[in-house]
Amino acid sequence: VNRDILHVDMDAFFAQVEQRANPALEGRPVFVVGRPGKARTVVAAASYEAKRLGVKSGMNLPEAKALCPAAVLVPADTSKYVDISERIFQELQAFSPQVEAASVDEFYLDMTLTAARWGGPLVVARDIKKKVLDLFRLTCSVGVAPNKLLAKWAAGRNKPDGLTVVRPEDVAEALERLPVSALAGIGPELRGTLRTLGVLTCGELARHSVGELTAHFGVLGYKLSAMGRGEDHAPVAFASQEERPKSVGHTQTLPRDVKDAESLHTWVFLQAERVGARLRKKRLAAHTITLILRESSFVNWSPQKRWRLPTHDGREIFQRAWSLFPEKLRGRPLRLVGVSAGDLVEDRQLPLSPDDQKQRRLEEVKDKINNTFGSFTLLPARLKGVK
DNA sequence: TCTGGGGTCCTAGGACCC
DNA sequence: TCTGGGGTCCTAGGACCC
Repeated sequence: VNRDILHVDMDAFFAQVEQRANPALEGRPVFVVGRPGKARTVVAAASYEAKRLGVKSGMNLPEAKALCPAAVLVPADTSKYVDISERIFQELQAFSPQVEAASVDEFYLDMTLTAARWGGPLVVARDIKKKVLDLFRLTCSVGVAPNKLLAKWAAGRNKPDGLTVVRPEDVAEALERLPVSALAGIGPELRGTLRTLGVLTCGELARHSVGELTAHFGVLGYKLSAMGRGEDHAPVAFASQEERPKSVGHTQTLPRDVKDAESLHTWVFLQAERVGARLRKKRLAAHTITLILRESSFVNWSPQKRWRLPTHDGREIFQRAWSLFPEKLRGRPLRLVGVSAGDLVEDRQLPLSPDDQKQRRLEEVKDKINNTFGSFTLLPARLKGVK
């Protein structure tokens, strides 16, 4: 039941990539942000020079600047990070076929059957760190443990550039006084409810009555109890069974709250066009469309519907999304709009009417131009001046 | 000039079918 | 003069992650 699991966690990934790409940023505090200079923007990633001053991912810009006035703001270049992430993933496959990308900057490897060939999991961990540094000039932190839950926790213990091993015989003692929220999967809500039960640490969670946990959390109670003991049976996927994404979406916090239907229409249309373009690029189409809305009060809405015919056409996605707009919200100020496409299928066999086929060829030409010259070089007339 | 944007997973309840 | 139970699909929405 104990495996040799490695968690590879890139250190301040976006910020580090930007520092390597621009020597002027080396050694300086860097904020990678979505839209520099715009209202309502947050820090997507902070370099360690800024993190040491207390800046965290997700922090709003005024707060982050107050902590670190010297920071250099760099706009996020997501496709660059995705590209490097994919190349790291390729390199990791040399160590084990059982390697999984948990996010753009995190990977799990199951070395149970393969570590011996390389001299054991600790040697593998060192080799991986060296390889990532040599090939990409990037540091990462690695955790070695009997399962994914503990490997992820271990990787976070000595950041940046860390290497932490958790042996099975040390688990109980290591978790005894650990706050429950130190484990991935226990966020603010669960932590709060657990506190009302008198459970603050993993040790207390492990000893708590499973009956009471399931009474409060349902089936999640069993999982929480296991987490308190540091148990986790989730397998690491194989690189060969790479799955198609489950959803593709775009949301945007608007420069200022919007309540008139005309502007709203335009903003939702922009998100729908973005989603359509990405679906077509991936050769996917969606059965389910979700309209995502956030009121200025931060109340969220996400009406969704499944259609029998999948689509990847921006206009059609917009029509479907717009049809979901809740009556109750008409005229109420909204701060965020988004469109998400789910229930995805490959688009090869999309049934198309002759009109659709003409439209499809037009879209393909448009996509080609946009893919070559940048997104939204060509876009519907109604979006002019919006983006 | 408070609180981003990309996702995954899970639960619950109702409709519907057998 | 009485309405079970299992399976699946659909939708809403929350929690959590980086």
